[in-house]
Amino acid sequence: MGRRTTGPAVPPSPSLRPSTVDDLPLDPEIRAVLRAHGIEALYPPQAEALPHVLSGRSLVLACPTASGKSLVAYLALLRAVREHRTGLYLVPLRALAQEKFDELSEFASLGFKVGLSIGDFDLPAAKLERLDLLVATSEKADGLLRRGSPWLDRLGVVVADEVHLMRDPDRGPTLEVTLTRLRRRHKDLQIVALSATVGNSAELASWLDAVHVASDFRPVPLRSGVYLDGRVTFTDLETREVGPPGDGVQRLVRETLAGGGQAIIFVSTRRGSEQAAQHVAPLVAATLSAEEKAAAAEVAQQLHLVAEEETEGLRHLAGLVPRGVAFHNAALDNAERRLLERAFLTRKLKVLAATPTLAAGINLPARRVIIRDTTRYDDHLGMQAPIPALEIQQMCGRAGRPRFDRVGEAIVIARHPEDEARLLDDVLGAPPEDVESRLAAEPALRMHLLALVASGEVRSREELATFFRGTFYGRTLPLDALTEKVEAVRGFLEGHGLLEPGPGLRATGFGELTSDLYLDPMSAVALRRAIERAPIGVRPFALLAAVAATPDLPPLFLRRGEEAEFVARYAEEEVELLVKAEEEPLDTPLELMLGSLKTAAVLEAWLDETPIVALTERFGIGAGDLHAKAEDAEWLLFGLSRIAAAFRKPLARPVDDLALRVRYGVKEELLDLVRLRGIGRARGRLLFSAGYADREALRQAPLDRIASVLRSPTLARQVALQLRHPEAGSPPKEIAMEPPAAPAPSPGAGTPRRGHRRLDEYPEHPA
DNA sequence: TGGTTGATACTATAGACAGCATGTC
DNA sequence: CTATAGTATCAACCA
Repeated sequence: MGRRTTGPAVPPSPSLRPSTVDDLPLDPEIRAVLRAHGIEALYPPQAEALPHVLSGRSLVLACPTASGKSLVAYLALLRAVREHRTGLYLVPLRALAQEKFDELSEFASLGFKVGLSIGDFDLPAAKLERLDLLVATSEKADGLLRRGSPWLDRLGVVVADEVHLMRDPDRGPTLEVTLTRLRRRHKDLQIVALSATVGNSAELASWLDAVHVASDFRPVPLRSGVYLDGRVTFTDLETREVGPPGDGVQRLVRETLAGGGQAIIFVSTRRGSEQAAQHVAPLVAATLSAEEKAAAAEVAQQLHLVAEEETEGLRHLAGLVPRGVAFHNAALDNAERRLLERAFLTRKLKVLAATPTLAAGINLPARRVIIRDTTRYDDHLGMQAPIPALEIQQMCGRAGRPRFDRVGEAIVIARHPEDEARLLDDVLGAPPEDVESRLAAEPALRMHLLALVASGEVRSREELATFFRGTFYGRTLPLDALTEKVEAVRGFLEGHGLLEPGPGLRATGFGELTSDLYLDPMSAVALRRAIERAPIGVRPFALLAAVAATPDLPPLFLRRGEEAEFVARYAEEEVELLVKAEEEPLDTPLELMLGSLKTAAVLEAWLDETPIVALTERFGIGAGDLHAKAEDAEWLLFGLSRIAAAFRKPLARPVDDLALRVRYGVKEELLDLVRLRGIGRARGRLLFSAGYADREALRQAPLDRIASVLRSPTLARQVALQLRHPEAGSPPKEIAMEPPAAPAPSPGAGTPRRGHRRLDEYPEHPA
C-alpha cells in the first residue's frame, strides 16, 4: 500500500492527520449529518486529503474507485456553501450525475439547494440562479461558460470527477477546456480533481496548482491474476487451482458463487455478453436457493413491466434473469439497464455479463471480476486491438464489495499459453498509464476554438496561444504541433463562414449560433448546406438523412445484404442532394454514408409507428439503440430548425414538427395529441383510433369516454384539465431540493441569457 | 438420391454528450 | 498491422 504526497503545501505531519470525522475542522451540523449516515472513521486517503481541502487548497486525489473520494469532494462543496459560494460537480456520464445528485441531496437538510443539469433534464435559468450546488456533465458546464451564465459568478469550488478521462479523444478535451476556462474566470477557484490511479497524477496536480495525494488504499483489498488451463496465477505469483467442469469462465463463476459472492464478466461485444450469460446460466441456477429463485423471478417480472415491448433481446434476457444471470449492454434501454443494476446491487442477480457500458458507469462492485476479452474491435483500425491497460485496471477495480467481501479478485482469462506472462506483467502489473491531453484532436479543436472565439474569451491568435498555455496540453506538450492544427481548423471555420475573415478572431452570427447549439461545426456546416439545397416540401426521409449524416450522429453498422437497400435510397434525388458533399473534408466515405442512411431509415420507420419489435428485427438493433438515435436526431433537428430560421428558410416549422415526431415516434396525424402531457405514442394512437383526432375533438368528448379509451380515469382527468387550462396539468417535477430551513441568501437576478439573434443579423457567407 | 459431416470462407464487431422546456407506457 | 465466434457455403462422404 503506497502513499505519495507532493505539492506546494507542506503536508500535515502524520501524527496530526485526522483519523475520524471528529478530528476535522467541520461545522457541528455537518459532522452530525455525517454521523447520521454512519460516517465516522476516515480512510487514509481521506484523512490525508481533507485537511488540505478544508483549508481551501486545490487537490488532486488519485486513488482506486470506492476509496472514499466522493466524501472529500462533498465536504469541499459543503464548505463552499457555508462561505456563501457555489459549487460545481463535474461528471462524465448522466447516470453518474444522477447518482451524485441523489447523494448530495442527502445533505440538503443542512439548508442548501442542489440542482442537476444534464442533457435530458435541465433547469430553467430562474431556478438555476437559486442553487448552491450543481451537478453537471462537462458539456453542460461548458455550455454555462459559453453563455456566460451568471450562476458561475459566485463559484467557489469545482469538483472534477474521473478526471483521468481527459485522455478520452472524444470528450476529454471538453473537460480540459472547461477546467481551464473556469480557472481563468476565477483566479481563486478551488479545484478538487478525483482521478483513478494514473502515472502522472502529480503532473495533473502541478497543472492545477493543487496538492497531490495519491494512494493505493482500497477498503476491500484487490488481488488480480490470470487464468490459464485450470490455474490462476496472481500478480504476487501465488497460484490456485480452479477445478472443472467447464471452461475458465464457468469454473471461476462456480467458485465465486460457492463462496457466496457475485461476479461480473467483462466482454468486448454485445453478442459476447449474451453468450457469456447464457454460458453460465445453468450453473448459476443450480446454486440458487428457493428464496433466491423467487427474488430473481420477481426481477424478471419487473423487467417485463419496464420494457416497452417484447423484443427478442428482452425475451432472451427475461429467460436468463430467473436463473440469476443477466447480460448488460447498450442495446438495452436505460430503464432495463437501471433495473438490472439495482437487482445486482441487492444481490438478486448473481452474475452480470457486460460490455464496457458497465466498466465506466455507476459504482457496481462484485466480489470477482472476470475479464474474458482483453482485445476489442477498433473501428479506426478496422480490426481487433488490445484494450488499454488503464481500462483493464478500471474493470479490475470493480472487484471487492464493501461489507460483503473480505477481498476482491480480478481475473483475466488468457486465451493462449503465451499470453499469460504478458497479461501478468504488461497489463495487470503494468505501471499506471499517464493521462495525456487529447486537445489536439481536430474535432475537439473545431468545437472549442469556435466556442472560445464566439464567447469572446479569445479575440486574437496571441490570446489563443495564452489560453492554450493554460491548458494541460500546454503544460505538458510542445505547443508547436497544436498551433499548426489550430491554423488548419481556423481555416476550416473561416472558409465555412463560422469565423470572420481577417487577422483577428471573431465569430460570425452563424458561428455564434453553432456554438450555442453545441454542434460540431462540421455538423453545422453540413446542416446549413442541406437547408440551402432543400426544396419546398422536402420529404422527411431526406431531412432525417441530413441529420444522420453529420458527425454528431455516428452511423449504424450495415448488416450483410443491407447494402443494396441503402445504395438505392442514396440514389433518391432529394437524399443525394441534401447529403452529398463534393468538397473535402465534408464528403463521407460511402460505407459510412450508407450507415447514416440506415440510421435515417430506422428513424423513418419509427415515425411510421412501426413497433419496436419490428424495428429491432428488421434492422438488427436494440431498443436502446433506437432511443439513442432518436434522442440524437431530435437534438440535431432542433439545430437544423434554428439554422433554418437564422437563414430565413421556410423550413423551421416542418423541421420542428419532425423533431416532435421523432421524440414520440408518431405519424403526423398524432402531432396534436402528443402535445398533451401523459400522451405519447401508444395513448395517442388509442385516442386517434377511437375517433379523437386532435385536442379539439377531445374537448368535446365526455370524460368517461376518454377514461375508457385510455383505460385510466386518473389519466383522463389529467388530460381534461390540460384541455380546459392549457397551462395547467401536473406541475413540472421539482429538481432543485428546497431546504427545509431558511434559504441561503439569494443572489440578485442575473443578466439574462444572451438572446438569439434575429434572422437578418446573420450575414450570408460563401458556401 | 438424400442427408450428414466437416473443412473452409465469410461476416461482424463498445459506448453515449449536447438545445429547449417539461413528462412516455 | 493486433482476433474470434458464429454462420454460410460447399464438397466429400455415407446409407
